[in-house]
Amino acid sequence: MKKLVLIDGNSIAYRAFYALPLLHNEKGVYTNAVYGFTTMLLKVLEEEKPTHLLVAFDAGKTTFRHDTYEAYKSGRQKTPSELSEQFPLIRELLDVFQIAHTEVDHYEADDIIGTLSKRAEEEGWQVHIYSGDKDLLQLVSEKTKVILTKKGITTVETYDEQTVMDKYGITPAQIPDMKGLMGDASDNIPGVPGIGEKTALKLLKEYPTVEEVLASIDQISGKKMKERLKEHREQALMSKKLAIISRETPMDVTLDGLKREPYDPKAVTDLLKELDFRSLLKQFDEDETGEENLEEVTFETVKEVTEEMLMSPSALVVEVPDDNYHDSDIWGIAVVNHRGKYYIPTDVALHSDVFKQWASDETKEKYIFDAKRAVVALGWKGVSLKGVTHDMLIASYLIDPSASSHSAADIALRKNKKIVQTDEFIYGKGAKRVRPSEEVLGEHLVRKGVALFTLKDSLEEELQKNQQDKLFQKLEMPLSLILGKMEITGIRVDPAQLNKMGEELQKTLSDLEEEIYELAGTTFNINSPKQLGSILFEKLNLPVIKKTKTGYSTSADVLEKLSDRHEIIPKLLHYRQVMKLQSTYIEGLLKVIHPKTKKIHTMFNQAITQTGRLSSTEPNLQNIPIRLEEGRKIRQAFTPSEPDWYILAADYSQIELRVLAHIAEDDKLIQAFQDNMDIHTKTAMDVFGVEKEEVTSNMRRSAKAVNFGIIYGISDYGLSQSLGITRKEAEQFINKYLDSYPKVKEYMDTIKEEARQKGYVTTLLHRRRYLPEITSKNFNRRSFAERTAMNTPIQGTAADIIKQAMVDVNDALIEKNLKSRLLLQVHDELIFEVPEEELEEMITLVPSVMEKTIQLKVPLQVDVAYGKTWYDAK
DNA sequence: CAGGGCACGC
DNA sequence: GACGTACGTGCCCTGT
Repeated sequence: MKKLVLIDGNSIAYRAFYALPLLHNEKGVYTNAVYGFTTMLLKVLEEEKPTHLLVAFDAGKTTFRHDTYEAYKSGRQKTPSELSEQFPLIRELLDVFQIAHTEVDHYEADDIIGTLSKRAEEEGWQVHIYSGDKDLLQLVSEKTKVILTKKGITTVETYDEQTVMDKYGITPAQIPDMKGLMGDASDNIPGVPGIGEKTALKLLKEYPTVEEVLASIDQISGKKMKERLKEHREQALMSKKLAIISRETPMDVTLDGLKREPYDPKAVTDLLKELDFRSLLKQFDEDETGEENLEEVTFETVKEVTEEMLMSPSALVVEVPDDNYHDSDIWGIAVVNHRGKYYIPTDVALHSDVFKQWASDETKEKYIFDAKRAVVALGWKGVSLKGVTHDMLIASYLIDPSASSHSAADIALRKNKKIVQTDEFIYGKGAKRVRPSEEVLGEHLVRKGVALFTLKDSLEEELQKNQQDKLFQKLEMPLSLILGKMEITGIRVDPAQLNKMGEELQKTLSDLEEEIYELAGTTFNINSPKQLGSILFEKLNLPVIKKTKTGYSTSADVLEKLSDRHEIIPKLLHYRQVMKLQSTYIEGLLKVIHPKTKKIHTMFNQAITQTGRLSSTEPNLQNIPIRLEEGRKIRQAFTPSEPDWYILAADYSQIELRVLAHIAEDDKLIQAFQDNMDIHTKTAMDVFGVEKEEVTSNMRRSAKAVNFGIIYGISDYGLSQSLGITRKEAEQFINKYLDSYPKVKEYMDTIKEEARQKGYVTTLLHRRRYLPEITSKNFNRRSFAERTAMNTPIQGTAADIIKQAMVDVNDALIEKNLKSRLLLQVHDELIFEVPEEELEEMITLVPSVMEKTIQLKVPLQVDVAYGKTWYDAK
């Protein structure tokens, strides 16, 4: 059977435009509507497999409906230029896909669709119509279904006759009658004032058409209603007429002309490339062309490594397939250089003195993707890797931290080189991930090597262009080796201590559980927000403060507002907190103690955050509890790995606000830090205009919240939440702050302007973050981008500073031949383990290095503490 | 197995 | 009026 799919082009493009962020390609052409349209189109092609297909567009401004009603669609916001400029691209896209599209003067897309669906039905075809406009529902019939976009563009709802009946209680043919009565604000169709959807549907159930409703006015109950209908009878009839979709639109199109035709995949990929639709390109490539269009590569599988193979420079691929690279398998190794392309099976490499000698030779230059992964994996096997001069992962991250992927395959694709497939394509994903045959593996690794070797110069050029070469070479590259060393060193955790705490927490947990069931009058899963919500808000009838997408919110801030309303609430809050300690910190940490070393080896991700901070995984050692005493005790389990050593913690005091003082060049702030004042008290003095002695604890608390907001990108709403005040009050508060520190205000304005001009903001060491949404028409998106513009230079510069400090401290430890080891970095603090005899020296050395690492207009201040456990280093 | 809700850190 | 405090990761639950 023939199947015709009709797409309402304007409606879908419009939906896509508002559903997606304002994307643009490299040339700055906006593409979000095209992107959304394309994803939908590909989905339709794949899922519907239509034999015939057409995309209908609206034509021009006036339609035959304007002859009936001049004000039709008036008052509508003009289509934004960001959207209208995308329509030619959509047409171009349809052309390369060989998909028919049309528009007809004086008619709307609806009318084209109505006409063609009627003709197709008459031929006995099946018809599917895609739109975001409910008007189209009038076309639903036995043969025709209408698919409406629900939220965004990806979720849709299919309507047949039954669904329309279920939803509205009327037949599709009655939709125009409904519109006749209720009108349609978006098209400026008046309908009958005072009649909305509910009333319209009620009337139509009794009298099936507008005409019959009007003929029966006398029998309709309600004096007001009668009057309204009488008064607006002509308007109702006209409104209905406007809502009826034409089924006889004059046009040249024939059904046969809508037949799907094969298209040229090359033309499609070229256009997708031009639009920068990488994810679609990838999907399309895999679907349509497989791997055959990769450039050829020939390589040698090495049985014995020789010195000639290992030139300098070489690209080196060390394939560590597990997410967690500690003590992990290595599937294979590839070396690519000017002399040749080599796949070296792991055993061959690791048993070869020639290879190991070369790997550890600092003077032999290597280009690697994710050097830390290779260094750590090899390190566990006793193989040293030195001389890495280019890490492509880090380079890509510095060039654009927001890139959706920094994998070799994607970087290559971005540079328009089809050299290598993604790991996912070769290995599969999730549970289906397997080691491929030796031939496939060898070729894949060699391809990665080729990508590295050919793309390295281009990436370094970009870094240079962005003035990021120093950041790359002198900071991030050395840092990755330091991080690798920290990860291998690991931190000792005492399982006995954790187990003991775990038992106590378990007792607390079962007591709380019992009390909660008692108070709830029933047992239920406390960990399920859904079940908890129904207990609190339905069974116990507590007031609903906030809702989530899926139901009632039971988050801590909601529960805190309810804490006086029911005894169960404080128990729940405590339960949640203890549960967190037990599952994430006790059980979680016990699980990741390495069986051989008895230590915990985290992995620092150096290429993920948008601000330049590090992150830590498996486990995350950057979020070990500290605020509440019950959780803070977890830190007692973190101990030095050698007897008689100490844990030493050194943290920057108020580094972000110092950075702000520096960047904004605010004299008052700079002076405050030079005088070593309590900065929150100082802020309170300036904002409230009082003397130091007059600052109340409440004033200081408010000032602290404002400072916090400044650091994290302030919004009046956010501040109002954290202080429990109204948005208006919060806004006044912020304004008072900015009045007190005019240079800070100036900075905030300048940096936003800079972001608008350049499209990105930078940190002290030229780290970069792109903010395309800074010019968005959407208030929320734009505001978010503005806050990010203000915040990223502050947080990012703080990240620059501590990273530089790590490099400097590492140098100092080596230079002074100290045994002390750097273990962790937690954003503004460094954690060491230190032998007793080095304590005294470290207590002076570490702060002094950290404070001198980068000179700002304000002094940096570092506080040190030490103890027998991490808990005691306070 | 992905996405949502929640909670921990700075 | 806009419903969003920044940046992360991990655990549990739920629905496909």
